[in-house]
Amino acid sequence: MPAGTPALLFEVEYLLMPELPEVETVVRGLRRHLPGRRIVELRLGKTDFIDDPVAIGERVPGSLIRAVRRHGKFLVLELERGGEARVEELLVVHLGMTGQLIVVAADAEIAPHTHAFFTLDDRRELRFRDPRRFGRMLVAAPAESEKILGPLGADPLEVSEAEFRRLISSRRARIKALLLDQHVFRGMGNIYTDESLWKAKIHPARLGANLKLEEIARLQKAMREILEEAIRLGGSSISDYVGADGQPGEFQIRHRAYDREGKKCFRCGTKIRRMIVAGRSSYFCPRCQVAPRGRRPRAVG
DNA sequence: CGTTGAACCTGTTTGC
DNA sequence: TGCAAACAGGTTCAAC
Repeated sequence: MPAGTPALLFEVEYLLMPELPEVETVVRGLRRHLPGRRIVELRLGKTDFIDDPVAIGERVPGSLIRAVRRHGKFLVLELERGGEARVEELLVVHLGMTGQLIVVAADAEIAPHTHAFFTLDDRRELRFRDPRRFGRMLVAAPAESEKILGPLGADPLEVSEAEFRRLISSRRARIKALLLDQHVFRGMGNIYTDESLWKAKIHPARLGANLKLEEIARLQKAMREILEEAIRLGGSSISDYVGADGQPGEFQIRHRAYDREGKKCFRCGTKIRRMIVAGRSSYFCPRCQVAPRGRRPRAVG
């Protein structure tokens, strides 16, 4: 914000790396500002992250925002337009790796890589910013949105013990790959997967079907506790960003494994190692999280 | 089924 | 200092 600009009463910004707790944090923030507002205008910059830019341009302006919710890592804005012939639409947004949704005064300075501007009826704007443009945006009728939201797996915060066990013990893929697979559980990402596996003392390369019942139970509990704690702390943010309303997330100060290569395990003091599992950097304690037989951890870096 | 690597795109950090 | 390589919280696809 340029010097001299008066503080904006309702400004809210989020710069969070989007896994489930971060998306939940964004959703909760947007919920304080968007429901009841009407989108009066939509302007687009680059559109290669939008499924059908023309459809968005035609169907979103004039809509009333009824609700904001989360489905895995997707944000869903429930829209309604038309008077007599009421039409329900969903604006579905995925933040990808670097996406942000911010609500600012309509005349606020425009940050680089801001690609969508939803002008609201209260002189503010919902803006979508995404430097890497790995995000995704589309408008769809509720039934139509099932194509995208339907195949998603179980919510890790709500799944039953029996279902959780079945989803894991029926698979011979590595547990890390299973947790990252959005068709198995929706919302887990690289950070919280590593944190959960560390907490449950399970090596990321173990196969789902080889986990003992006790380990599976430990994992479910660890995932729930990690995710809930992260939500409580507003997610993990890795930047010095400070918002005008809403604090930056603080969970990263509690990371126990993620990005701690070479640092001491908080439980046993052994140095945290990094290896590639399921194509992703994976941090674990080689002592607490015993590698499966026949697979020596391959050091990286 | 499951794994790997590449691709999408830009910015930041690391290493020589 | 400077430049290039490595790396990044995600997802999808082809090839094996």
